[in-house]
Amino acid sequence: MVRAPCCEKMGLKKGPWTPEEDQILVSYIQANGHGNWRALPKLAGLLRCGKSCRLRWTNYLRPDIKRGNFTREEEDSIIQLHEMLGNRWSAIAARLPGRTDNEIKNVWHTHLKKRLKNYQAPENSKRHCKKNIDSKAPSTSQITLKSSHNFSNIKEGINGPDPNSPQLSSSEVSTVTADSESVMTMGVTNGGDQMDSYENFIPEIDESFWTDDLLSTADNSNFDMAISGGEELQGQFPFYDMKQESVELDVGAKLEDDMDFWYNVFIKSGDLLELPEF
DNA sequence: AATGCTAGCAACCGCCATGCA
DNA sequence: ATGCATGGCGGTTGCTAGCAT
Repeated sequence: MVRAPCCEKMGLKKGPWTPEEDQILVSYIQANGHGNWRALPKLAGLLRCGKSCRLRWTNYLRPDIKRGNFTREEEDSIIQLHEMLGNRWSAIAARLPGRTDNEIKNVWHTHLKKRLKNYQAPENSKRHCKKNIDSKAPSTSQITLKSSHNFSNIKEGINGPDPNSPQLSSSEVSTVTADSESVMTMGVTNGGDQMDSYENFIPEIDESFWTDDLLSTADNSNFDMAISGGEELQGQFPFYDMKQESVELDVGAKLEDDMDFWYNVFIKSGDLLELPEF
């Protein structure tokens, strides 16, 4: 197919729209509808290509567009929708009335991506995170950590119920460490507690945590929790639904026999929940 | 005050899907 | 079935304002 000449070669204008051009476009569409975009600029008396007119209208001049900063709720929705839909900006925009795909895309690239990347566990949690640099992990063929509401379940998930497990109070921190260097931390609330805001919940993950081995052996369905740390993982792991009221963690990784992988669980109070070797 | 840097955003580009003749 | 026109989408670019030095 022969590509139509670009606007410039046709002697058409490019670049920012002037208020006068906006006015002409709005007036024309209000009076006649947009119909055929390609024919529109000529009919309206604009020295623009149809594509440029369509973009200007859909992204800026449409009367139903909501201008102004995104609210926190909108940003949260974008994050969640992006986890569900990936970079399908138009699909995300369809779920956010008054917002355009272009706008959402811009917000994602300029604010939200950065925000996710920079999230850290709350200070009171981080205080109790440790790197167990000197420990040496036992080799194992599989580790599966499961928790529902309560980190004591993590221990139970591996070793069965432990009557000596401390009762967890308001929130806990888990640390998963690979290769003795990288660390992932996460804050959780007890079951049923609503998050104040999800800054308190986004895991902090060192980039080095995501070793190639770990990534290549992680079972997608078992890694719901591990997701939001690295933007490079977007789409590869589902984003944890941090807004759901009932916090249910599902953290796990299937590991090769020769992988060196170990973990500890720390409780907010500072007590170390010792996990026996396995 | 001048310069450089950066973030934010509007607009463009190129590709793809769809509908129609 | 094919070719073409058009619309739509996502990635990218480049301008501008604001801030730092």
